[in-house]
Amino acid sequence: MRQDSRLSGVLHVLLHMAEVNGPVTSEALARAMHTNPVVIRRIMAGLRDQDFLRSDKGHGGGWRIACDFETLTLLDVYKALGAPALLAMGNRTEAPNCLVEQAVNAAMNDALFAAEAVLLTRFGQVTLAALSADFHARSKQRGNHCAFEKADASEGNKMASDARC
Amino acid sequence: MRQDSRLSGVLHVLLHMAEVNGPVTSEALARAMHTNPVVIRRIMAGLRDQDFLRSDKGHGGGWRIACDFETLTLLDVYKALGAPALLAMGNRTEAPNCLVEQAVNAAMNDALFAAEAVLLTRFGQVTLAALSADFHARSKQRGNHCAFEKADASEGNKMASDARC
DNA sequence: TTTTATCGTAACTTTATATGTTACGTGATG
DNA sequence: CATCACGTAACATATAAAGTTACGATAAAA
Repeated sequence: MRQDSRLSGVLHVLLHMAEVNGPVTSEALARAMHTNPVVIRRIMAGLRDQDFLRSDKGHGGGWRIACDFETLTLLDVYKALGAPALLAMGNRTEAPNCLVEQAVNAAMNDALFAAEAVLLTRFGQVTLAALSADFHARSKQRGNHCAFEKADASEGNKMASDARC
Repeated sequence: MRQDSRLSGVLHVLLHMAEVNGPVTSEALARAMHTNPVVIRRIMAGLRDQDFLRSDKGHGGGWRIACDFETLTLLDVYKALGAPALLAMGNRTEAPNCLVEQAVNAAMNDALFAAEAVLLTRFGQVTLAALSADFHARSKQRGNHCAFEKADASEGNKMASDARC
């Protein structure tokens, strides 16, 4: 199977949104991410359900951040996505009768759970604020970045919806 | 993607083979594993190329172990499989221009690489002998196990090919 | 030498899942 | 009431593992 890039994608969206005043539509986000509005809505739905985001219908609607970047971590975002599988490998059979397979599973699970734990721990240690700060540091160093962040949707600025990333 | 169970599968095969005198055919292994002989040959091919296993064609042919269980680790087996992807998550884009995405990737990669390293380290710490010993311990504790291990292929014993697991 | 057993491998099918797309319903704004 | 924007079902596409079929090559046995 292809690798799951939803966490990566939703983080990208969140950081962009943090740079914009006012709501951003799924369509504008989709253009920036080179994807489809429905994909955007799909990966954002869980975060809305957790009240990390807010979405409004109709004229002037779109997505807004409704969480505190200082406290929200990648782990929270990951969980809001529905905590999809982290590992690409697994056991052939979960509760096998065969003692050989039980021994194999035990050894594999030790390693797999340890790796999962590391991943989740790390996710829990990175706040969205830290990510955003890293972005700003990179931005300062390079001196420029894509148009998206400069847009101000609240003033009807069309850059937001036209921005590429 | 479904989860990749090749490592789990090939370990299962190896441990079973260790209990049998003489060669075991792909067909017998496939029956024990409830799968297809071609699948068996597929997951074993890499180990043969590394001289961890030997396969012989024709009458009396089949698979034999050609490695030292005391020194071979899960990591060696994993590598012989072609070192397939360990993680189910990844970055949307590998070398993005967007600074936001660069920041996201950096944070994700930190966590992802750390998890991979843990997994590979653990794999490197488990020998096939340790796995086999664990199986024997379980076997002793339970007092019985599936018919496969008791078979002796070298004496034309049909149990090996008929065994279920 | 012919038959049989067995692997090697290509090609195809099946299945699962993420991603992409279309269509249409709902609600909010002007 | 026209338009904008989300919500979501349904369908299409892409990718990769697993399963299957077919056939060629090789080695032992009859």
